[in-house]
Amino acid sequence: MNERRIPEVVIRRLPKYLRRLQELEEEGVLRVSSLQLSHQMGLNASQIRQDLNLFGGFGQQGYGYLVTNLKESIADILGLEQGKKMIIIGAGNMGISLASYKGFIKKGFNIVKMFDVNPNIIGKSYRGIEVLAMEKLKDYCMENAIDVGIITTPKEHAQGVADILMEAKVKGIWNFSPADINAKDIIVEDVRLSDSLYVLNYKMNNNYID
Amino acid sequence: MNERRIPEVVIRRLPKYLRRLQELEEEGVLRVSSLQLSHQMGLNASQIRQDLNLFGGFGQQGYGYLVTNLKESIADILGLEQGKKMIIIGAGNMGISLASYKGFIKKGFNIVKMFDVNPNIIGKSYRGIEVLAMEKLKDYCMENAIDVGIITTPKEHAQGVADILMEAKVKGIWNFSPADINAKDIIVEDVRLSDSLYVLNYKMNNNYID
DNA sequence: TAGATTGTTAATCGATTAACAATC
DNA sequence: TAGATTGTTAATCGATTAACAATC
Repeated sequence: MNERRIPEVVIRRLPKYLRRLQELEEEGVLRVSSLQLSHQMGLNASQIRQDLNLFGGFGQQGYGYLVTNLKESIADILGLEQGKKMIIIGAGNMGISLASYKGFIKKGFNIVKMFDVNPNIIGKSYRGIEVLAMEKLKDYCMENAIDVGIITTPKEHAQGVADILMEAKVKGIWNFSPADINAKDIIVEDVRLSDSLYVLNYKMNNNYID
Repeated sequence: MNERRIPEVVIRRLPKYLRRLQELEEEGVLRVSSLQLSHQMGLNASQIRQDLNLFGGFGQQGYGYLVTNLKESIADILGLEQGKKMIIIGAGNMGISLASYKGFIKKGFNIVKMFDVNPNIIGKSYRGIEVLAMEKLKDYCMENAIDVGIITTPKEHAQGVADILMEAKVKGIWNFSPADINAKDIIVEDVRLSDSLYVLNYKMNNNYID
């Protein structure tokens, strides 16, 4: 689909650029050079220019980049503010915690329903988001063109939920369970909290300073 | 401290190896070869052997690796089950969600207190973990030799909290806030949920299948 | 114009993969 | 022993960094 595939490492740097540019904009800074950004972000200036030029020429020679302009370009590349519909499967603490986060809405990510197997919470609402029974998951996704399923169930149920989401033609899975999900024709993004903690622990034990 | 520094990418693969080995052990599998692991994990067999050999020779030529043995070696390398003391700063939904997760305790990570600025919740307990006033943070950390501070406060307070944690000689920060933390003499591991969602969104929009 | 900084090509560095001798 | 698979060196690949001509 793209002339040349963008390396994954570059994609993962885009949100970081976006964040820095947002902050610069809030500070009222109008323009910024790759060298300035490199100092602020701890990256190499060449790398920043290389990264940005994979998506097009956003800068001006001898001048730098316009902060707001570049910020909006990156938000565009990431496809923010397009209005994505998301559901949460597993209305436990993590699910409710994600449902409460206001930052997602601001960027066009709307959590529209939650699903759970526990009859005690089915029908309840958290932060204005209703919990439906798991049996309704597939039909609901198909009827409402859900874009993303957020899996916050226990490990044992993750694959089963993912299978339903795939059948219902959901486009992406944001997986908070420790399970490795077997998927086809769907993008899976894993959030492995334990892995992150283990890496922190390793670095602490081994005095691993960058 | 190490003869040769272990690349960060390798460290981040260790939890993945651990997880696969744990599953194999649960299935009653006694031995496994790098080739089998490579198929199961979607990695290259050479890479697996290279990774493991950075830490020592865990295998046997012509035979492979003993599952339990290798699993325990990797858990050792990661420093699990050593009994680390952690606190949560910010007793909001995310904080409580992390406090509820049983998986950490099993690996020796104990959450011993929470801290917050909200007078309505100071003194309360969630999952048996008491919430103390923010003013007590520094003294508590020093008196109780806290290893890890988990920051789940809003962005604006993250740096202030990190500064206190550093003064109190905490060894690691697990940062759930979107703020970039300025740190010295302390290991910071960031969990950037928004970044992860943005990457998922990009991949969905661009049909980015690995 | 002179100075600055991009866009882009070339060089370097590091990580991944291949190959194979060592050895169980 | 013969077969299998590791440990490890060498080759390849890709990402990062340096360099500089283009140009604002």
